Amino acid sequence: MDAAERRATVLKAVVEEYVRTAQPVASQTVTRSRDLGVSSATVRNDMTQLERDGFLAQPHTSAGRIPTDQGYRYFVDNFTSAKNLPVGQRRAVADFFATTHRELEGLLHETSQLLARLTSHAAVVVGPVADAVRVRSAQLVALEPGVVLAVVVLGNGSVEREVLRSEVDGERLGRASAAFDTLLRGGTLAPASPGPSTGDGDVDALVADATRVLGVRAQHVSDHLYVGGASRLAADQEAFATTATTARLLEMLEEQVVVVSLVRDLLDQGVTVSIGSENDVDELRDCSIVLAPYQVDGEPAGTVGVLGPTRMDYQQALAAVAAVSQQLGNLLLPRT
Amino acid sequence: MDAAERRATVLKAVVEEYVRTAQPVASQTVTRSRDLGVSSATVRNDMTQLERDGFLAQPHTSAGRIPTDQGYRYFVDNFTSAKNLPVGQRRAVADFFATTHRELEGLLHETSQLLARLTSHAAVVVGPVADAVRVRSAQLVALEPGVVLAVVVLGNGSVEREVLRSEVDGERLGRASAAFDTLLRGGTLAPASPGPSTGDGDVDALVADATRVLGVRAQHVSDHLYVGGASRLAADQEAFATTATTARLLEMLEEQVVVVSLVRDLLDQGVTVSIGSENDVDELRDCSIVLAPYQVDGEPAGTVGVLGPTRMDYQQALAAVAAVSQQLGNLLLPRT
DNA sequence: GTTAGCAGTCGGTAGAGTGGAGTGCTACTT
DNA sequence: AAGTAGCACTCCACTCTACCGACTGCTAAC
Repeated sequence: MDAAERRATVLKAVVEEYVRTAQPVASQTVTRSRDLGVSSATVRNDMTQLERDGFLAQPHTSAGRIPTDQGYRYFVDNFTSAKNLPVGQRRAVADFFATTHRELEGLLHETSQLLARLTSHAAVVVGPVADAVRVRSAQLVALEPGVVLAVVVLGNGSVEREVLRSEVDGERLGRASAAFDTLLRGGTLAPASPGPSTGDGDVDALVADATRVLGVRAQHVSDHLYVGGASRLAADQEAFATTATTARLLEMLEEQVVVVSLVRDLLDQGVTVSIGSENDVDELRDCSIVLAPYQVDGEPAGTVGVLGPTRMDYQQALAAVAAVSQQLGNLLLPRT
Repeated sequence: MDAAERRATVLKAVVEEYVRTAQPVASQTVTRSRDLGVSSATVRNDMTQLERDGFLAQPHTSAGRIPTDQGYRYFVDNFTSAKNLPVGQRRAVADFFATTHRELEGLLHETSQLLARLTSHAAVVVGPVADAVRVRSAQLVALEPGVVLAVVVLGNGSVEREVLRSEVDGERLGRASAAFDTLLRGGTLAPASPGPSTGDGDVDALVADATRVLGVRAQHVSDHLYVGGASRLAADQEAFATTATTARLLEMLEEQVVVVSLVRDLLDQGVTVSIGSENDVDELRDCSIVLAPYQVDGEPAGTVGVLGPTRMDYQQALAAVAAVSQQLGNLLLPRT
């Protein structure tokens, strides 16, 4: 083992040890727990070098070292493999997806909680992009006089519906329903052009109304953020500077919009780890995010992720999001 | 003003002052801020009496007084009137309900956030009891071959729907739909008895299937807890002993079941204030809850509430939940 | 019943002292 | 040149002490 290689091993040891104990890691701690075949003095020399290179930092002169964000980055890039989850957890994931029978919203919510349980951190799930999902069927149904229900079934099995008012009924409603179906089927919820006129003003108005309302709704649903295990943020709090930090994080999760757009940006990048200051968002300066998109029908549809302190077990988080995203994608496959 | 009356005034002053400053209240503070016409020594005497009676407590010998739970109770029972919100907030509430156009789930969620903003505490909203709401229309609609959508419109305007598999279609589906409608219309989502046989096994099976699935779903939706402003719990944290307390609270809110059943129990009691140790739930020992049920069609349907530290502005919280619950009830009125 | 005055209590803070963990450097070894 | 032993040095964390100030509780006077 040459010097550079050993330094990398020391870095690895420091990260692992610090993640485990949350204490600055001393040179002796490394020599005791790992068998490097060198003395603590040598490790100290390596550490000063690693500090010069920006991978480690010292809280104060006479303390051990803790990893910098850059140190975590090196660790994640070089020492985390796509290992599997421990069997116990793998079983838990499989069981969850085998037994759950909720509608889409409920499923996503529970998935976020599953991920939070697995990792002991907060977890987020972003719903499938509804307007990128094919419309499989669109109908207008009379519920009672003057009230019409617009129903759209999407490729991922979810159903969007909206109640409308219209005096159109009977045979004319049938024609409206057909026009509505023609307009949307096979496309997205937000068609580019209005449908051709049917020659019946009321019918055209109804179809336009239904399309408009559902187009708006589509965004609401797909942009929804499901947060599981938010309480873990409070538990992780020791890692954060103040309680105000925790509060701001919770607030941001509740706001949804910041996180959703952040997660969306990384949708097509595969499994992503964003560490501390790598995050553009200020609130996330002390956090790391591990994201994995899930695919429906071969297309990236949404994302699952873990949000925790930078001092996080990345190996385990990566394995968990990978497993969950894959199974979630499978479950959302268009039911044929 | 006789002695007893003055003691009550002192208690009132201590509560108000402590709510404002979060500091133990000294006898001098009371004489300075209120015009009682007596000296601080007299107030001190009153305070020792109030302490003997269990309304006040001393963190330590040479500190001011803070209210006990019993002190808050007396305050709430005797000094909070059903005052209105300040105009600014009243406008905010009115605006919110005038402009919001979300589906039921979204509305309830945003309502919880509104209430959190108004009070600066965490807020909860429990959805209307779906199975106590009349079914206004029930249908089975063919979406495509082999796939049937069961749709139920409820009195509060919300729509429950579920996708089912069935090979029944065409004219037979029409009969199934009629039977389904007959079974549910005017009643609840969970009918006591199965419908009469139509003489067609497949049709009967489909109707039974739809009824069963929607009956289950009804509970899910209605028992859902919408939490707004959970981040305020972290901000309120100074009031709580440890960060672990905050974590446990957040966890409980996420669990939902505890809070929902707790809130359900108080559904028909009108506006309720539950203070600290009055709560049976251990996690809520340091919290107070202010709840107001909202009525749909004259019937109590669900509840809105505020969850904060016992050191809370009860007057303001009461006004806020009252205003929000009333407006929410109005908005959920069956649309005719 | 109320008040002024005063002694007494206790939390919070600042400063000094100490132990110990851990580093950085230097001189030595291989 | 790379590694190691040894040691001086640094700095945190903890404890102890002293002291100030806020507030009460009591007593005696009104």
